[in-house]
Amino acid sequence: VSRRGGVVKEPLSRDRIVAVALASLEQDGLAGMSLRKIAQALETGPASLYAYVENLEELQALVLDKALAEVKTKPSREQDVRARLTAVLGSHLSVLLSKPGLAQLAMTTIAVGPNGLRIVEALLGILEDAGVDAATAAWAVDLLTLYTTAIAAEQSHRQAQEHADGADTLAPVARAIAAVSADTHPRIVAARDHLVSGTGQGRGAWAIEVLLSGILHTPRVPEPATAPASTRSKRLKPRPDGRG
Amino acid sequence: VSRRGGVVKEPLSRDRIVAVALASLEQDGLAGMSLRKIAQALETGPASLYAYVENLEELQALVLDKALAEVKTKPSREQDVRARLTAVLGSHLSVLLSKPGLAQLAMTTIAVGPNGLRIVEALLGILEDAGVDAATAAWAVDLLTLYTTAIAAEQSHRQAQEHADGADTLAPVARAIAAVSADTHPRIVAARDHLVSGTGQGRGAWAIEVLLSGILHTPRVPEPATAPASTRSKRLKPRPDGRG
DNA sequence: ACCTGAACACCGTTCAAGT
DNA sequence: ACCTGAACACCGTTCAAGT
Repeated sequence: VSRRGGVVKEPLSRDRIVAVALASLEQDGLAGMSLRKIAQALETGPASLYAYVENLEELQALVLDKALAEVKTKPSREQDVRARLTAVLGSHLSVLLSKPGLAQLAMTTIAVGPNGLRIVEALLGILEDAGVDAATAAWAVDLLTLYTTAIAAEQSHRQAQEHADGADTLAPVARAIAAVSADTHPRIVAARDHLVSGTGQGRGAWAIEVLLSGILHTPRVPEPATAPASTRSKRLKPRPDGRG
Repeated sequence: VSRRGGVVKEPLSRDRIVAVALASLEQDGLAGMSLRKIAQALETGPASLYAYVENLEELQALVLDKALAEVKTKPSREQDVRARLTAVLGSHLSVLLSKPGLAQLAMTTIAVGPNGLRIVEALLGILEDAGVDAATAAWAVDLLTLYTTAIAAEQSHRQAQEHADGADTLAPVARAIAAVSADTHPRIVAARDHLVSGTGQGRGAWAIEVLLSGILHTPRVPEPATAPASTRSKRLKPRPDGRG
């Protein structure tokens, strides 16, 4: 409200837009979050948002990073390496699972905002403490976060279906598996119950164990000859004398 | 062409629609594949497709499964377990990488068509040969395919960016990492080159090694008490005498 | 610089009407 | 049953015009 008494609209800002977008994501899921709806919630037209945000993709990246602010990356120093990794990854997983749509968003958007970087930095530090070399640690962080995201997305996909269809409808996965013939797919039929069992948290915890065991038991990453040319050229500049 | 000489349109069919949709996915990526464009390519209106396909989601599932037909699931029996797993997963990965858009589609669509089931059946069989128990094998297959898909999606995302922006523009990931300060994120700066190195095939191969090591070194999955109620109620019917 | 209405070029899906 | 034109209810983005 202005000093003259008229109702004054709070000015737009990147922060307000991102906050409203996150709320929209929480309520309507990824597909339900649109620039037009966000603009409407802010009582303006969709074109106004382009003064603060390049496009929808950038807005989505900002929303993801805001949500990742809740991930805890400072586990108590007393725990052993494994427990600390599990703590950070578990926090990541539970944040992604906490809001429907967030996991889907994380799947299609690469998290390179401040909070994404904070998580990567923390994981690299713990792996370093575990004695993993830098190259392996880098790939391992990618593997760990990718999988945490993927399992959250799969789980939230399932929840979304259940929510839409009602409680007693089986998810399409379960339905397909139930319809499989033992003649053609004996092992699927035998493992039927296991294939659809478990919660996101449960499967995530098990997967983290598997990944950690694997990383600690696997040979180092292959030599850096696989680096893309664009990266390598920055590092290995040709020597001026041509003997590079 | 009909017997009277007039040009007769080949009748629509599910197969034709799926084939055109796959071609459209290959050419324009996931975002560029639309029911309207597919209808146009088939010289009809978008409404016509609904006689053969429930909705876009079902069509996408059919397209994914058709593409997965190329995945080879019968590695030579002479190879050891590890080599056989690598062969199947490598084939899966390279098929997903072969067509831009396919990996993205696989990320948002759960593959439960005939080819998806064929792949799961094959992986379960190999893990069984490796001595992995049924419950662990089931979760492991999920982990393996999820990760193969995720790494393909990440890679194809990167390729799409490169294609759109031109060769010398760094991908947003690389740009963000290049801009990071050593004061706040020392480990990211130290691991900088490793974080962006490697090809989809290279990282995929390494990841498969990690996952296999992990699966073979990790304890069995927790007891089936974590199964969702809907599944359990089918298996454990209450006894008629009420003593169940 | 910030904000806007209106337009542009798209979407998936439904439905009444045709054959 | 299959096919269709037209409409409905949406999208993201651009642009000229305002302040």
